[in-house]
Amino acid sequence: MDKKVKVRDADETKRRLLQAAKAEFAKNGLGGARVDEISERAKANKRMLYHYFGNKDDLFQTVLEQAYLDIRNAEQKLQLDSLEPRQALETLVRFTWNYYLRNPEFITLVNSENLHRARHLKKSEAIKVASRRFVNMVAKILERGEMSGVFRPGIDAVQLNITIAAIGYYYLTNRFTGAIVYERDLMEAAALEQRLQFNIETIMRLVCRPEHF
Amino acid sequence: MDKKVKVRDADETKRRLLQAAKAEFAKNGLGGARVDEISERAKANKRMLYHYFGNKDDLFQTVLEQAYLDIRNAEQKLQLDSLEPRQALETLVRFTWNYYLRNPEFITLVNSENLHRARHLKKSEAIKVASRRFVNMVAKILERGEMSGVFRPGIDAVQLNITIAAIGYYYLTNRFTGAIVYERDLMEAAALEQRLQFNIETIMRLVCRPEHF
Amino acid sequence: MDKKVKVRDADETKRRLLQAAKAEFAKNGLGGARVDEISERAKANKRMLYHYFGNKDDLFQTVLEQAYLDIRNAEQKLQLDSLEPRQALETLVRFTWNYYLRNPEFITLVNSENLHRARHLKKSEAIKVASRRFVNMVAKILERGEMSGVFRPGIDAVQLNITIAAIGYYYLTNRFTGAIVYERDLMEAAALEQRLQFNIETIMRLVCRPEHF
Amino acid sequence: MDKKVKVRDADETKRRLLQAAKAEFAKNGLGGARVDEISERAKANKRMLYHYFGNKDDLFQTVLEQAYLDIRNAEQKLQLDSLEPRQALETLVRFTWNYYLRNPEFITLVNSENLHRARHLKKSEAIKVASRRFVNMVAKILERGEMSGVFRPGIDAVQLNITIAAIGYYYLTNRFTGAIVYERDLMEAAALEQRLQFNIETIMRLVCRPEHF
DNA sequence: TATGAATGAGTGTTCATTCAT
DNA sequence: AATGAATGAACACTCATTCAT
Repeated sequence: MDKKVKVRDADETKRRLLQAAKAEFAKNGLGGARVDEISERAKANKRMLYHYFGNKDDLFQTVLEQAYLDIRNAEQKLQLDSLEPRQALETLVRFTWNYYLRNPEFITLVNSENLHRARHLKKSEAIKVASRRFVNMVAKILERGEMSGVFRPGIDAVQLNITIAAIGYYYLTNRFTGAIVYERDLMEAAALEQRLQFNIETIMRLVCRPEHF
Repeated sequence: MDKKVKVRDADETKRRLLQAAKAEFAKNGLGGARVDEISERAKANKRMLYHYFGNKDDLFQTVLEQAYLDIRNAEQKLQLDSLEPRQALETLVRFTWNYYLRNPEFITLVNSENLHRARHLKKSEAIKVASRRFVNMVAKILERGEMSGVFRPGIDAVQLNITIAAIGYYYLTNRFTGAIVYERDLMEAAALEQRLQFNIETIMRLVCRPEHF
Repeated sequence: MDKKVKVRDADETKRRLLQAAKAEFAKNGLGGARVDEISERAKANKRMLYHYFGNKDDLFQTVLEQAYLDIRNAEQKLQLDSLEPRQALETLVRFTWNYYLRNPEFITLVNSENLHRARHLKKSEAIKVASRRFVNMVAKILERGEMSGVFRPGIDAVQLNITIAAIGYYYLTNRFTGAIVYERDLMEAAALEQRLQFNIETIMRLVCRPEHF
Repeated sequence: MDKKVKVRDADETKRRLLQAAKAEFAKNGLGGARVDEISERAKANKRMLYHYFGNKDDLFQTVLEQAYLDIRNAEQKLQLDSLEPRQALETLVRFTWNYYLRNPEFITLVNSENLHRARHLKKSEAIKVASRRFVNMVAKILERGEMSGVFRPGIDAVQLNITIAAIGYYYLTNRFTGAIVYERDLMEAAALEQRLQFNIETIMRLVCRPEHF
């Protein structure tokens, strides 16, 4: 019994540390994040952080890896294969937008990782597997759409994926400078909805044959 | 002559410091940048940095402000008003892509500024003026294209601007994680050219009436 | 036992830091004191100083506060209430002189605090309480002496306190310039004894009715 | 003509530098004073400061020396020899108080010098001469008063001088901590007047025979 | 005489990490 | 498993002083 309790506590501590780390890394980047702040937020001893995760860098890697696996998992749950191509595409665009919107840490983590030239992600095999599955999923939609004549032929799945991500990601990651440059509150409800519609339109016009949008 | 040398020295030092700061901030972000590294790179005494720019934060603000003014200036030089709408739009897409490609510091600076919630940009009046002019420029192209019947009506200039930026910016800022996720070298010449073409296509299909692309 | 050692170590470090800080602040003032010197003298890591005391300013405040509480405590231990008024007054004059003489840091700390317009002392509630008790103590002696007819009536307790302090404090704080101006070694035993007698005489003649000194 | 103008300018610059230095040293002490601040306040080039005064330490010495000579000079102007002893003594007490009150820099300079163990004053021969004259002046008053029977015999001129200074100096130099300890505004007009009266009383009772105060 | 750019040693402070228990 | 004291290297920033003209 004692052992079980202890084990559960240990897992709890790990979980809290990861959650706190995610928040701190997202807020301040890898360099700006403070190990003290993380352990404090997690109500755990700083030593535990090192015990479970090695060091700050390894902790960041764990957080980042988990963040990528989370989104890839969520995408799989959309079951786009069971929708008709146009529907599947729009669903993906909506999902991507909403995921970024509701998980702003993901964006900051990815930005931080790119500032560090993806040196953490490189080490993760799991990410590569999940990524491949994701790209294939979109490729399959494109194939189906092309076959049925609703989509234009010859669209590159990778380019499409990048564009779907880009039009949501950029808007959100640059919302602070954007607010100044464009003199608008980019984050109010109406603006967000308008942007989603614009993004759907962008992708549909890009992918579908003219007679199908 | 004597006087000129003196004056030139001071200005030269300032210039070298700014250049070094830009490189260092771009490489490591605001938090990760090292003041020692900047002054060393500029072959200037650290004290001069504080003498001319106040402190690290103010230096970052100066660098960032200059970076924004530089791109806004370059855009104005395109003289899009003298081109026909389709041509003007494509020119803008190409320019934006190439500018990001050849000035990668700009992207990292903007990312860093957004991590800090645009607290430096907020203070700059010059940026606001230049931004307004930029948005108006694109709005005018849209207007002209709409009038002449090549562009669809009702396209929001801000949304279009954001999208043109997004599809280039995202690809380049996330080139390191992208290389892993998509298992491609995103930076080789062919890939870059392919991306540019894809972006032009994306924007043309978004903006032009079907019969005009 | 083990636990005790740990606890003792932390407290010991704090104690050593405070002691070293007191010496360094007394020797060089707040501005002139060196944090490195303090931690070195205390044989503690500099980081500990910040861990326990926040920063240099807060450390100074702690040292100063303790110094004030120490003298106020020592005064209370004199139990002047149990002595007859003349005896109590002389005891206080002697004590004040000897305390300044044996705790020269107190004087320098107070000087430093006044150079900084008492901005640290202002924050201390404990000092205010102790001060009030001290002033009341002297007021009570005056009252008793007045009632019994040995003291002149109408003497202000605050003015008296200030004078008792002044005639010792000034002599000692200005002992270096004083030695030059007066061409005497003000710190040799005979000189110190002479000054104490002079101070007792000054206060007695000020406070007592002529027939009682 | 040109030369004269230049000479006058040079003297002016020196004067302004000295004045600015006095203010800065008085405000922040020797260690806390900033050379930049001094030259800025004097609207002179920093290099001039070094040209005229050597370095910060030498500048402090000059300022301090001048401050001492100023007060010694002012004392001589009182012409106490032409007053009867009691009158002369009271005049001195009043003068000392008022001088400290109106020249608060003097006090801070002296405090600073004592923090540095009078290492600057030691070097000044002029101070020694002026000091001797000052002490003699008071000794003469004491002598005259003793001879005429109004003053008690055997009073040490040095001790008396120190006490006259002490009761004013201490009150003013410790006015910030004093305000907190005594819970009074020590600097309001009524308080200052009350203190002066108290000080006169203190000295008169100390020096005069009982039947003469 | 006057100037302002330049310097290097230092100053308080912060950080990720390890030690001792 | 968990804790909190301890560390040393690094960091942004400051200073009195000198150089070059």
